[in-house]
Amino acid sequence: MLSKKTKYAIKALVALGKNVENPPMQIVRLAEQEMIPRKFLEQILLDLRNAGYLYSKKGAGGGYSLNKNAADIYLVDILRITDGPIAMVPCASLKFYRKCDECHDEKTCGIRKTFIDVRDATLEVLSKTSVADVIARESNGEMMF
Amino acid sequence: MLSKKTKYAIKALVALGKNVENPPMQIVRLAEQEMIPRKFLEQILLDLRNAGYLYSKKGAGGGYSLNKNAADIYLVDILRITDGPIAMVPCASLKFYRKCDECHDEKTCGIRKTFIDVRDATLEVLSKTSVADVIARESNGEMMF
DNA sequence: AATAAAGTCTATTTAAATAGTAGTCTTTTT
DNA sequence: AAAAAGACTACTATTTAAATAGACTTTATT
Repeated sequence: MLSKKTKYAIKALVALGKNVENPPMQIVRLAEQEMIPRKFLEQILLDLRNAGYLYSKKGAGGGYSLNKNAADIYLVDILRITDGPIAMVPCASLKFYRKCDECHDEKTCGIRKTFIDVRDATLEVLSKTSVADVIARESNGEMMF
Repeated sequence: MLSKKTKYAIKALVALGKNVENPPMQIVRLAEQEMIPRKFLEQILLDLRNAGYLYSKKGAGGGYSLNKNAADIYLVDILRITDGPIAMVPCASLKFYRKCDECHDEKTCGIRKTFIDVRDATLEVLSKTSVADVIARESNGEMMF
C-alpha cells in the first residue's frame, strides 16, 4: 500500500502543477486546500525540493512552485523519494537493493525472478505517468481514486 | 513490501510442494527447516488451510501437506490471503475495494487509473506464477531472492 | 481407556514503521 | 527591525506487523 506520505506528495505536486501560472503557493495554503497536516506536508515538500522537483522561496511572498514541467515529473521518481523501493522484495529492487534476510541462500531462492517481473511491470506503468497526466485525467471525468 | 507472513507462506508452500511424496510434515519440522518462528508459522498454515490450499491431519503421524497440485497454487492467491490487496491504493483493489480516505471526491482524483494499471500489470505476473514454477526455478540455478 | 502427538483457535505482547507534532533557526521582504 | 515565509532536527503518538502464549480438540497408539 502507498503511504500517506506518497499520496500527499502526489496531491501537492498536482496542486502546484495547477498553480503554475500563479505566484508560489505557501505551505499553509496548500495544507488547507489539500487537507494535509501542515507540518507533515512541510517535510514532504522539503524532500521533494531537495530532490530537485520543487523550487522554494523564503520570506514574504515566498512559497513553493514546481521546479520542472509537470510533464517531466514521473510518479516512479516521487514514489522512490517518499516510499523508497518499488519492488516488493528488497532483493528485487533496482535502486534500493538489499539482501532478503529470510533468505539464507540467494542461489536457491525461487521467487526473486517473479518479483523482478512484477517490479518491471510496475515500473513500466509508473515511469510513463507524469504529474501532467494525472492532472489531465482529473478533468476527464474518469472515475478515479 | 511483502510481509514476512507472505514470505513465510511461500516458503512453507514450496517446502510442502517438495515433500509431496512423503508423509505429511509437522509444523515443528517445517519451522525448523525453514527457520520460521513456530507459532507464527502455525497461524500462517492455518490461514492457508482454511483457504483450502493445505490439508492437515491431527494426532500422531499428522502434519501438513498440499491440498492441491503445486502447479495450481498461484502466488496471487497466496498474497491475497496473507497480505490482502494487491493494489497499492484501496480504491484500485479488485478484491478488497475501499474508498481512499485522503480523497474527498472520487470523481476528481487523477491517480486511480494509474494504480489500476499497476495492479493489472502485477496481477498479470502473479496470477501466472505457481508454487510449482517457484520450485522449478530453484533448481535452475537462476539467481533469486 | 489412557496417553501422547499432533493441529486449532484466540488472545496478548512486543517491536517496528508510519504518521504527525513541536520548536528553533535562517532567509527574504517590507 | 519586524514579519513572513521556508529549513531543519528532534520527538511523540498511532498503527500495523511480528511474535508469543496458552488452553482446547482430534487422532493414533498402547
